[in-house]
Formats: sequence, structure tokens, C-alpha cells
Amino acid sequence: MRVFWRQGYEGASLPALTKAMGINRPSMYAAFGNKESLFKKAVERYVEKSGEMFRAAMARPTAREAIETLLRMIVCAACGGGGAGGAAGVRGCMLVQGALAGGRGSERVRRELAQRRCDMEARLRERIERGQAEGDVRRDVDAGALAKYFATFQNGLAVQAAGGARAADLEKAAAVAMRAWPE
Amino acid sequence: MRVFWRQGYEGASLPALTKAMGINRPSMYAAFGNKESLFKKAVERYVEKSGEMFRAAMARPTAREAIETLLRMIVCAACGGGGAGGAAGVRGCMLVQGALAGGRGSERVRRELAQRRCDMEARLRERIERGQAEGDVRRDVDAGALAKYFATFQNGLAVQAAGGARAADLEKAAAVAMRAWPE
DNA sequence: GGATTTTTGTACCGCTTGGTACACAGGATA
DNA sequence: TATCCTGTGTACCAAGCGGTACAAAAATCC
Repeated sequence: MRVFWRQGYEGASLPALTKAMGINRPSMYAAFGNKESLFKKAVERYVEKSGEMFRAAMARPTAREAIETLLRMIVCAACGGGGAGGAAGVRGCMLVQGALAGGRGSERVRRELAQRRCDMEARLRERIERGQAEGDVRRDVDAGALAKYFATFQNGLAVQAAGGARAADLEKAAAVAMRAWPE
Repeated sequence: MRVFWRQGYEGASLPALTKAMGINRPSMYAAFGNKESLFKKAVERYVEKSGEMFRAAMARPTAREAIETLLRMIVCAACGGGGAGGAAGVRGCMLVQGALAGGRGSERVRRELAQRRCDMEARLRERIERGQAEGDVRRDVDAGALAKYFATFQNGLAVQAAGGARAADLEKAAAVAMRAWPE
């Protein structure tokens, strides 16, 4: 997972992957069948792990607090602060840099990642709508637009982190981003 | 440029590049010397072209209007609306998807792109500081943080566009983003 | 028009890629 | 102890990669 995360789908070579896994190629093929299948498994694991973080943030009492803490967590994670998950040292978000562009061989993978990012946005939107139902978010705001806004900003955080941005600067930017919250 | 833009540095193969250029490999090597040099030239051209758009936006009377129109232009360009530049059909931003992650061979290229993104952010900041000097931006705002915020959001727009987001949705998100503007 | 220089096209180089065939070793079963 | 079965290691495959040598052709120059 870390190798795919750091190098992307096409950039991660089989030797690099098998070396990191501590097995050799035939074993990997016997266990996963394919490089693409292995990548999907890695993405699954990544989503699962970051899903815990996501749920923890979403559990905050109000939608605004939920998203605010999520942003903070993302900044921390994307800048290499892996925490207990053991994923320390890898910058950025696997769903973003796993396969943004590439040759003909990675089309399915790109679509898969785009779908995963879309899922995250949908869950963001659900949390906002729940906030509206519970009364802590104004009813007249466009939940879809607000969710897309924060999803977009999160993707931007991933790019910034991949480019080596400092966590402190990104936290300031995230604080600015929260100013767009509807009153 | 379009091939690198669409497929990324490592994903663009020499046959694809030379075919798009209408020349064959030795001619390309005679003219540019290298795949990496060719990529740098393509990035240069890309920055030059998008620099016109950038300058046009920055010329608006106030910093807020400048950034607002820039966001609108970016949404349009990133969703394939190439306009007169002839770069239509390619989604996303070359500085983002050109090389976000990759193998050992693309490290220099990644750093170059990160530097270019950083330059854009710096110019954003300069425009904000100019707005402060001219009185249309509050003096107590952190220009650096505000610039990083918008740069981050722009990077996010590129990711969204690469993933196939619709221009109308991104425009709504951009409108939300402008709500973070300091009063 | 003939000589020269530049451009083009073809074929090749070594290397790495993702993927596999197959012989070998270790542990459980009988 | 003999047998099976699972898993590993080595060696290999075809295909693609970036990069280049070299001959044919085209354009230039005198």
C-alpha cells in the first residue's frame, strides 16, 4: 500500500512491490493474481484505514465541527504524520496521486480512484444534510455544492502535501477554508 | 504538450509523443535531446499559455475580482474548454497531473512541477498584497495564508476536473470558495 | 549541375516492464 | 518411511521502454 501510495500505480514496479511485501513475484501472483488486483486490494485497505479517521471526524456533534476536524486530520495525515496506522512518511493522498494521469493501461484504475473520491464527497454531503436535519446547518444551503467545495479543497491539500508543503501552512489554509462555511 | 498533459510525464510514451508532433524519434532527439528536456519545453509552453490567462485575470481592478475571475477561468480551462489556445479537450492542469507521483526516474520532473505550482502561489500572493497596498484588501489579513488557500483550492479543481467533474458543479464550488474572502 | 550538409526513415541497442513455467524444499498426512 | 501438497526461488518469456547508429533522401550552396 505504501509503495503504491508513494509511487502511484504505474510508477510502482513489481520488484519494488514484492520487495516491500517480503515475498517474490510468483507468490504475489498466486496470492493476488494481478498487479491491478493487488492495487485494488491496497486501495481497499487504504480506504478502510482512512475510513476510521473519516468516521471519527464525522462523529463530531455538528457538521461544521466534523468537517473542521476532518480537514485538520487530513493535513496531518497528508504531511506524513501517519500516527498509529503505521503509514507514516508517505505524503499526499493515495486516492489522488495513485493514478491521476497515465497511459492506456491504467484507465480502469483511474476510474476506480475517481469513483472512490466521489464516494468520499457523497459521504461529506450526507453529513452536511444530516446537519441540516439536526438543525446545526442552515436549511437553505446547497449541500451538494458545499460538499463539492470541501472535497475539492481536500484534493488540493493532497496535491500541496505531495509537493512538500508544510503542515503549518496547510493548517492556516484550512482555517481560511472554514471561513466559507455558511454562517 | 497535450500528450504530456493528458498522460503525464511517465505515462506519455515516445511513440505517442512523436506521432502527435508529426516527426519521428531521431528528429525529436536532434531537436530536444531528451524526453525530460522535451517535457520541460512543454511545461514552459504550458506556463506561458496559461500565464496569459493568469495575467488577464490579475488585471482586474481589485484582488477579489482578480481571483474570482481566475477561478472561473480555471474551471473552464480544466474542464476542457480550451478556447482560442487550441488546447481544448484536455482536462485538468498539467502542473498537477504531469507528475504527482512516480518512480525514481521522474524525481527532477516532480520537483520542477512543484516549483512551478509554488510560483503560481507566489504570484497570487503578490496580487493580494498589491490589493492591500491599494486598499481593496484588508491590511490585517495574512496574504500568505490566503494565497495558499486559493492555490490549494485550484489544485483541487484540477483533480476534480481530471476525475471528470462537471464544470457547472465546479463553478458552484468556486462560488463557495469565494465566501472565504475576508469581508 | 554536382558536391555538401542537413533532415528523415529504418533498424537496432540494452534495459525494464508485467507475467509465467518449472524444478525444488518443507510440512502434514497416512 | 513413503506420499502428497502447498509454497518458494530461479529462470525465463514477449513486449514495451528510452535512446542511438547508420543509410537514404532532401534541401542548400557554389
